[in-house]
Amino acid sequence: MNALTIGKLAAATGTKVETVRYYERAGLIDPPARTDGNYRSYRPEDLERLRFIRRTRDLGFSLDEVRALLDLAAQRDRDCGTVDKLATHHLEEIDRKIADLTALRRELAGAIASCAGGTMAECRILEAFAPSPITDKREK
Amino acid sequence: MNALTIGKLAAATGTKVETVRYYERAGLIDPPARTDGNYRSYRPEDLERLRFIRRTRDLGFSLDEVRALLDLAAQRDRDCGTVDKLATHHLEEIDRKIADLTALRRELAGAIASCAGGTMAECRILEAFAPSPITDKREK
DNA sequence: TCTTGACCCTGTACCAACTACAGGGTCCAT
DNA sequence: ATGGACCCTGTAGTTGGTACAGGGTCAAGA
Repeated sequence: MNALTIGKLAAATGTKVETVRYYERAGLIDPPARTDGNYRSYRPEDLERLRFIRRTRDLGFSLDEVRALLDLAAQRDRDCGTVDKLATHHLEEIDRKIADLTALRRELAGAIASCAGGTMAECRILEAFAPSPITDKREK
Repeated sequence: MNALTIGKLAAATGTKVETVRYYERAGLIDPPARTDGNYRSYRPEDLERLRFIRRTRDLGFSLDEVRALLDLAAQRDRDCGTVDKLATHHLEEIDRKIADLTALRRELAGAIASCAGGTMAECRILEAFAPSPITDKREK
């Protein structure tokens, strides 16, 4: 009675319809019941599950990690240490990414700062990208 | 002569052989001359060009941007303002990525910090991932 | 009742930027 | 002459979706 079409489900979670079907194919959500006209028919629980998926995806977890998190969450009596471990590992990855980007930012900013205009031939930015001038593509 | 096989070229730039061939297909490097045995034969200039590609890729430029940079660098007499613009734009994107990751990091760290152990059923991390149906204002 | 338009269905192809084979051919040292 | 390291082409897989094409369904308005 409060069944949802795929369009409603998608809209309620800020997901595209194609993405919901993709998640079904990817095994993150179960194939739902169908109506007489072969439309997918979702229950409120499916909405919760999709919300969880979206949230964890937004936090940068991979689909594999989301799958693992969903599996873990289903085992209500087990210790939640595994979840903590997964989340902590992911946090470390984020930290690594931030560190990488920060280093890269510094390099690029340095190259840009060294540019004093002029022609390509004397461009400091290009120089920072290449130890010596780049060769043209070979002409036939 | 000082001609290079694809393997030497790849090794000299920290690239995989397949990636070099991919760059050729993608039009970043010209199809090189071939030996009698149909092996690709690279010149020192090709090494320079590949080095430039790797360096800019490492700095996070897309292949399209790298292509643009290479095209610009070839026009030695033109003003290098376009390069500056491209690089500055890329720097802004990096800043955006760092900001996004930092926000995300804070959220995730908060969720992890709230975990006090126990079972999945009472896991604060999972709770943080599953927003209640009532407070379902969607965040990005 | 008929029609229109919004929605839904499956299946396939496409994106970046590679990476990984499979099934061959070449080169060179022993 | 043989073995192993290298090279060749061509195709398919990766991640996380997105975009059609070519149809079917459904509810409302004329």
